[in-house]
Amino acid sequence: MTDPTEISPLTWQQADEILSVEFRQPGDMPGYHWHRQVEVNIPFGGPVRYLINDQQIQLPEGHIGLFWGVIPHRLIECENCTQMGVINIPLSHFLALPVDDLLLNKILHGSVVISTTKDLFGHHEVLRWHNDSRSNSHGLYQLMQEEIVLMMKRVAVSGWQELLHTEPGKLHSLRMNERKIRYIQAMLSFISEHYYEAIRVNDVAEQIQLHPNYAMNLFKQVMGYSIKDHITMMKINHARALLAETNRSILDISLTTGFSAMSRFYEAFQKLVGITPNQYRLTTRSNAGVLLLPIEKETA
DNA sequence: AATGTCTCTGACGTCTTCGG
DNA sequence: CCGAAGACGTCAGAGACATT
Repeated sequence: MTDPTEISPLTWQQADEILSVEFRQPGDMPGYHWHRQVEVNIPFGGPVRYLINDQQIQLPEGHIGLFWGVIPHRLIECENCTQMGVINIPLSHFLALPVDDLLLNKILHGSVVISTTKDLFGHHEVLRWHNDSRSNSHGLYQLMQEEIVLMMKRVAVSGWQELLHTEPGKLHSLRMNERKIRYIQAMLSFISEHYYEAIRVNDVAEQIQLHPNYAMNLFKQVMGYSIKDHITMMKINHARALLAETNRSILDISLTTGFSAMSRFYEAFQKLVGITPNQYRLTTRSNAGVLLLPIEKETA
């Protein structure tokens, strides 16, 4: 079997363009991982605690928590939590959600958001979605999709708050047609599959047959940062996962994640994370010693 | 003590990106 | 489309630590 640290964690997840609903037990939570969907979590029986963006986040029982999965995250504590609903929403679905731009922008800029109201959706509903997502019925799958959209609308309308605050930068209007959403999704997919190669903005634009200037503007308009910034962010996120989960040398990690020069890696890492790679490794290890529970690593 | 390895920084010329 | 700004690649080397 391929060592999961040898490849991008983004490739671990199959069919990640499909909206999926999982129902996990406390002992069945993956280690430090990341993916390109927006993750929605609902703990039942007790709160759960996460490390997201190197900060501890507690999601209270029955509340709906959501964040963009490209940020490395892991569950560190599952106090009395009997089960947790995990809904993975592909970015193309997420961008098309009929909710206010502020909520979408917060998620796209790395915030962790929770519903202020408890028990908006119960265990039985998540279980039904889980069963629907596994059935072969197109009709049931459609219904599940529509109900999850309604869930997101309810979160947006009934109230939400940020658990992990990030600088939102300029807020961008995300109201756009389906074709633009497909372009953004295609660019994100291409980048997530090739970020560790020497790809340029032109390659991304060429892949979806758009003029580079148009692709760059569209991306910035929607995401709020440039294509180049996103490529770098993907590399650094991969590096963070490898630094936290493996003992591979920093030189090795910098090359694996697509940096051609150590100096560039250190520069980008410090700019995005604020500390050096080794400091980051030591910090995550010291956190792990105090906080981390022995959780099985995701092998799928 | 000498040597090797790893981490990290800086200088400098070239290239790419992005805003106007 | 163009020019300025920023990012990049390459190279050199310092400092800490481990090994011989």
